[in-house]
Parts: sequence; structure tokens; C-alpha cells
Amino acid sequence: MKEKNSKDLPALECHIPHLAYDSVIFGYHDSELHILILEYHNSGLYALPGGFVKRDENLDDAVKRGLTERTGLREVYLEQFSTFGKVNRSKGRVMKKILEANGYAPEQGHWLLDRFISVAYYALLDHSKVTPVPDALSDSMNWYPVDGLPPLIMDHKDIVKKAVEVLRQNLDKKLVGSNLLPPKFTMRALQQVYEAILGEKLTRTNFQRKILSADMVVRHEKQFLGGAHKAPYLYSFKS
Amino acid sequence: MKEKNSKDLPALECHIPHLAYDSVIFGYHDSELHILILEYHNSGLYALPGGFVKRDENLDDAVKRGLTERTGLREVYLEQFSTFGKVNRSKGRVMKKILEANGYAPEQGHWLLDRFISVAYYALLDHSKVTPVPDALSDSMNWYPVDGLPPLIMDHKDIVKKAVEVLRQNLDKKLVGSNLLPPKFTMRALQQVYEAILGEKLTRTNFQRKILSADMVVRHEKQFLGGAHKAPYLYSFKS
DNA sequence: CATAAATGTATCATTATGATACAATAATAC
DNA sequence: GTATTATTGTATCATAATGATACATTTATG
Repeated sequence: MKEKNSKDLPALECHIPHLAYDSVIFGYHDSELHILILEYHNSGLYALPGGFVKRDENLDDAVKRGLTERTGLREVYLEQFSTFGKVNRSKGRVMKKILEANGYAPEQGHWLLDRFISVAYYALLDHSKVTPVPDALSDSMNWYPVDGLPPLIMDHKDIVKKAVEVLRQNLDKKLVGSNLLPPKFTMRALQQVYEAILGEKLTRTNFQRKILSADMVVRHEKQFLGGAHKAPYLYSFKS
Repeated sequence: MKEKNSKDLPALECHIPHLAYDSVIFGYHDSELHILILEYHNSGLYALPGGFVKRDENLDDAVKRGLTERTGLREVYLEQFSTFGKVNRSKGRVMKKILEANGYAPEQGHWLLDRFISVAYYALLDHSKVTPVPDALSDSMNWYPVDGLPPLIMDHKDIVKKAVEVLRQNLDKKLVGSNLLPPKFTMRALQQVYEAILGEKLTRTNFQRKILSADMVVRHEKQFLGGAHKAPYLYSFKS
């Protein structure tokens, strides 16, 4: 493979050095919570989708920009949850391997091989609306169940772990369910989302009582399709 | 005043550019929650104590280092709570004014006048153990009640607001009280800490029941001093 | 020694939560 | 058509958590 010029890589002049972001992008399908994971070209390395912050760009906007590029979606629910700043979290070695596997030969001291502090965000989105777009260095970006992730580079496993913890904590405070489901859904679907996030079974009747008494959903017409049983109502989130 | 040489300022070579931290240092006294605030020399400007991260230093360690320098304490309870990254949060103007008021004349484009992303931490400590040490640019560092802060530079007011929100959320999950009080304390003192943090009155008897049933404190001997009333027990936190 | 002030505990009412029961109903099998 | 089955929506009971109140206790003061 012909060596590519480093000029095709993100340029230091445009970006804040030593600063990156990583996104834990949650989606729900098949009764499981999933995350989007990048696979880098020719390297067998897996990572969270992330990126860099432009010098004249708000941190939040950089993350939104990356998210839109990778998923095709705008207006995604996004929350910053932690910043990872250990010296040894950055591995110049790993980054070099990824770049070389893509045909680049970054010179010694290239800014992408430096130490990076990473601000971590999680996103919640409707799995069915996403068309994953891998970045320039990656073969593919695919959904993996949270409990069945491939080995990830650097500290990305820790980042995911923390994201899940924070998501669980926020489950009752924020409208988590509303962002992972289509606009209308059954009570059963919502319960399965909660169970997937919490990793435990909930009692159906008490869950229903809790959701209804929390006054967070409105009830719509009944849904008549497939299932030898009473038709469930459809619900949607308020506001 | 003779102009000082910029070489006395923190050097770019040693530090990660565009990255800072700010600390919201909580202490409790006089039934109120207080924060340590710096007053810069000759400028009438007030700010949270903060600093920069060395190129070979863990982010957490940089914050601990700064905290020890400002308070004289080691082993302080410290928690990262948010990272502030808006482009317009940094004000080169303000930083320039502070430096000039200290006799420095930073050249155009000096790194301290750049845009900064700031990782915010809060600390909890025993007010009586602290000896505040202002930094090189500051006249003084003093305790201010959270509800009576002077006007702060840049977005420091937002940082404090967020810190208080997170502290309130964490109040029941983490051992907040144990870090703001001396090792032994009365139930009344603990209740006052809770009330100061939450900004609301609690029912004494129910608070006592809650703390005792949470199994977080051990009871010691009674305290016989000052007060025309039944002597209270002293308690201390477990673990 | 009576008083005032605050403490430690008990108890009642109310609310929230967990567990169980049961009628209603849409698709399927016959 | 009719019985069957799986799931839904709701009600209800028991238990736990929380809020409100009562009261005896005890320490310094006058």
C-alpha cells in the first residue's frame, strides 16, 4: 500500500491539541441495550467513536457534529458524564498502529500520538433511525450488546462501564426511555428498555403503576397486531 | 510598578495548553455552606481557585496538587463533576487584566490568554483544618457563603451552581457529611450540614431515625459542655 | 430546686412499594 | 362459532418507608 500523506489527517492547526471526546452511543433492540463500536481497518482494533474539538468550536458542538456524522441523526439526546485524564490512558503505540494500518506514516511527535484528555458523553437514540457511518480510519461501525463487547482499545472499556452506571442512575430522573424508543410504544416495550438498562427483571404490574402515576406518558389508541392476547395500548411520552 | 517577565508565569512547555481545572472547595461553618474564593491583586476580580495540568501529570493529581497548595491539606475528598467547554467561556480580556494588575505584560498570543476547557471538581473538607494560601496572582483567598458570593469571573458562577446541584444529588449516596465535619460530631451538627446543603429545614426526629437506621455512624460517649439541656451523644462515621 | 432548652425514643398516620389475584380480550386451534 | 391461550389493565392486600406528633429525659441556669 502506498503511504498516505499525513496532511489527510485532522490538522493540528484547526484542533485543540491533547483534547478528544468519546461517545457511548446507546440504542435498544432485541430486548438488549447496544452500543455503536468502530472497527479500525486492518488492525482488529475496536473503539468508541470519538473525535477532536476545533479551536473555535464549543465542546458540546464538536460531539454533536461527530454524532451526526456517524449516525445521520440530528437532535440526539446527549449527556456529558465524565472526563478521563490519566497520563497512561493514551497509547501513542495504539494510535500509531491504527494510522499505519490505514497507510499513514505519522512522523515522530505527531500530535495524534500525544497524550489526550478525553471528555466522555453518552447518547440515546432510536436504533431504527440510525444508519451507521464508519469514520475514515474504520472498516465498519456496528451495534454490540453492552454485555458482549469486543475488547476495546485504551480505557474505552472503563468509559463504557461508567456510562452504564450513570445511565442507570439517571433512569428515573430523566426521560431515558423516550429517547431509545419510537414515538409510540407499548408498556411492555418500555419495561423491557428499563430491564435492559438495569440488568434485572421488574414486576410488570408495579412497573405499569409507577409509570402511569409518574404522569410521564399519555395513552393512545389500542394496538391491534400479532399476538394471541388482549391488545395493548400505545403510549407516548409527554412534552 | 516595574513590569515582570512572563517567564515567571506558568510555562507552556510544562503544561497542556487550553486545559485548566477549577475547584469548588466546600467547607461548613456557622450553619452555612461556604466556598473558598480567590481575590486577584489590584483588580477587584474574584474567581474559583484553579490551575493547569502538567504534561506528565494525571488530571486528578493536578487538582489534588492545587488543592494541597491552597489549603495545606492532603487526602481531601474530591470529585470531578463536569467539564466546561464553550468557546466563549474563556475571556482573554479578563486574564490579561489579571496579569497586568500583577505587573505582567503578556505578549499578544500568550498561551494563558487562549481559549481554555476547564474540568471542574468539588472538594469537601473540614473548615477548621484549612489555612487558605492565595496563589501568586491573588491577594487573598477567603470563605464565602454559597448564597453570598461576590461576582465571579467568566463562567465561575455556573460552575458553582452545578457543583451545588451535584452535591445535593450525592448527599444521600456518598459520605458527604463525614468530610465536612470533624471526626466526632453531634446529630444536630450533622443535621445542620444537611440543611445547609439542601437549603431546607428537616424534621429533627425523622432525620435522626434516618441516619441511625442507615447504619453509617457509631455512637460514642455523651458530650457534657455548654447548653442548658440534655447532653447529646457524639457520633462518628463508620469506615 | 424549679425552669428552660434540647435530646432520644416511641408511636400514629400517610404514602410508597412489593406481591398476588382476577377479569378482559385478541389471535389461534379446533 | 367456540374454547383456548397468552398477555393486558386494574384492583387489592401486606409490608416498608416516610412525615408528623407526643413525651419522658437530662443538663446548665437562675
